[in-house]
Amino acid sequence: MRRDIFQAIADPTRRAIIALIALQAMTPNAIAEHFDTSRQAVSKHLRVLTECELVKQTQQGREIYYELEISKMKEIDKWLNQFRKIWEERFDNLDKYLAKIQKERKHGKS
Amino acid sequence: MRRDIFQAIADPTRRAIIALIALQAMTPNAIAEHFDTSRQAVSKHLRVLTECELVKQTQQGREIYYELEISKMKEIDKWLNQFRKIWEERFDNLDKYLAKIQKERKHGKS
DNA sequence: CTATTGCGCAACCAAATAGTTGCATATATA
DNA sequence: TATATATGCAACTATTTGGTTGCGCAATAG
Repeated sequence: MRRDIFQAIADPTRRAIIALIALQAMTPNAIAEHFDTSRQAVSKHLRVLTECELVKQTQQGREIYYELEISKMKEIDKWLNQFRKIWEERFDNLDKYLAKIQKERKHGKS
Repeated sequence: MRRDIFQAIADPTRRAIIALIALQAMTPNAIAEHFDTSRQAVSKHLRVLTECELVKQTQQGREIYYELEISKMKEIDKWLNQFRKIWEERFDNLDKYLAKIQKERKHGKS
């Protein structure tokens, strides 16, 4: 079974759950109430999220609170970094290009 | 058929393709040579990437070059932003906490 | 102690997905 | 013009996935 963070955030319901519990830990029932899915469906999503360590549980009596392991989200950020370099470069090139045009215009080359 | 950028980057082969063509546009055959999959499999991945506008094609004779639409990657970055706020806050709280301990130590409360 | 509640888990099912095979089409080459 | 090459596309298959149903277990309430 493939189980990584990218596969975890592929599902829109799972992204919604992540956004929801980012603010505060919640029980499966409480989470399920925010969507039109069953508690079991949410439970399965939570299992996926737990398996890739995006979420951690805290038992409190018979309730289980699920909390976002927010530092894990940085892995996505880390992966994005390689592209961030490239898109910043593009902006630099655009800047240089604009500067060049500007310069040429000043010299009456337009 | 669900087709968004999060689903597109869920597949590891697709992520590898993205990283590969981020540097320079490539043809399906050239891409396939970098992996141990068939050209057709790569072609299907490219279709998925094209459908969610992560990739654009340029025909050149009988070759088709696939190029990463890098600005599209910012959508992931944008989604991450909501969590970035939270994790920065956590760091702030940690800083405050450390400052507090430091202060207490100065006052001989340790 | 019994009933209820919150939950996980396994079995099952329909839909989606990644990959393969076998074409068709367009461009290039001999 | 005949052949080779680069590619897309449709059909088929095995696997995965998201969801449902039903069960069992532990904690709480009556």
